[in-house]
Amino acid sequence: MGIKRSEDKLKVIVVLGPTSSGKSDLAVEISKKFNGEVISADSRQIYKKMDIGSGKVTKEEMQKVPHYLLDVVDPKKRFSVSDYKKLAEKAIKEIAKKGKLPIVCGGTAFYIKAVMDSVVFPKVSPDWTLRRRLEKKTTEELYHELEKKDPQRAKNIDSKNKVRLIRALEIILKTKKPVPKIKEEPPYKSLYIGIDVDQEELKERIEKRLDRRIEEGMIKEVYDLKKDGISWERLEEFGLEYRWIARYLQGKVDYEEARESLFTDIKKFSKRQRTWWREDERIHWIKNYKEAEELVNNFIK
RNA sequence: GCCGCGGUAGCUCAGUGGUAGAGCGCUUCUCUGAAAAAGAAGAGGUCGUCAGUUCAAUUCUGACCCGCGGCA
Repeated sequence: MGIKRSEDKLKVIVVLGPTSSGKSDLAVEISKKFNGEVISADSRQIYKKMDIGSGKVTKEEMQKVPHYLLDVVDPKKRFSVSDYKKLAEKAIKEIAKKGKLPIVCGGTAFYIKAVMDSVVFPKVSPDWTLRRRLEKKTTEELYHELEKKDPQRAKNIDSKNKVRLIRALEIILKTKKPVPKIKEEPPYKSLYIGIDVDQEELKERIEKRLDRRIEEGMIKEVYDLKKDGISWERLEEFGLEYRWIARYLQGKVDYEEARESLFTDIKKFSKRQRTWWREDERIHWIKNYKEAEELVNNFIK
C-alpha cells in the first residue's frame, strides 16, 4: 500500500473549539449549506443517556442534518480512542460514499488527532489483570522498567504518569517489542476550522449554559444513570458534570459547592482544551459563520 | 466594658527566636487504547499595626486595631 496522492484523498472538515464555543451549531450550519453530515468527536457524547451533562445537540438543533457517533455506547462499557478511530473512519467512508461532506466536530482533541493524524494504535487491548498488577508498583519502578525495555519511549513519556507508563509496558510485554513510533502521512485532505472565543466571554457562556442545563434536568440525568446501575466510581471517572453531581447526590458536597466547583472545573477544562491546538498551524481561527463559509467554499473547489 | 480565642499566599489553615510551608485556587504545559481521564512545572506572603526585649523577632512582651464567642 503506497502513500496516497493528495488528490485522491477524501476531503474532511474539522470543526473544533473549547466547550460552549458553539461548535455544534457551526457544524450544522456548514452541513446545511454544503451538503455535509456531522461526525461527533466527543468522548462523553458517545455514550447513551448522557445527554444534558455532556452537552449533546438535541434533535431540533440538528435540523435534520445526520449526526454520527452520538449515543453509540452503553455507559457501562469501556470505550477508547482506538474504538473511536475505527467508528469514525467507517463513518467518514459512509458519508463520502453518499457524495456528502464529512464534518468532524467535537471537543475531544485526542479523538480528532487519532483520526486525522492517523495515529496507529498497536493492537494490544487493555489487560486489566496486568494493569492491576503494575498499578501496585511506584511510578519510579515503572519508569525504570520502561527505560530498560524501551529507552526510546522512555525518552518522551511523562515519567510520572502512571496510566501512560502502564500502557507503554503493556504494549511491550504483550508484543515483546518496543512501542511503535507514530508518524504517517495524514489520511485525509482536511480543513481545520477553530472557533475563537474571547476568554471572558467564554466564561460567561459556560456559566449561563451550566445553569440552563441544571434547569433542564441535568441532576436527574445523573440520578437516573446511577439508578440504571452506573457506579459512583464510574460517574466520578466521567468527570465534570457527572463527577460533581454524583458527589452532590452522595451528600459529599452541598449544592452550592458542587455548582461552584463544577464551574471552576469546566473553566479549567476549556483551558486545557486550548493547549492541544495552540501551536497548530493548520487551524483557521474564525470569529463568525461568514468566515467559516468562505473557508469551506475555497476548500471544496 | 470585661474575659477568652484568633488575625501567616486569593481562600482554609500548619509552623518556627535566625525574614516561612501545605491543600485548594491562579498561570503555563504534556498527551501512542481511561483523554471531561491522567500527569508535570511555575508565580503569589515586608507572617494585623506600632513599640520593647534580643546580635537577631513572623515567633517572646506590651499597647492598639479588626473578627468571632461568652459574660455583663
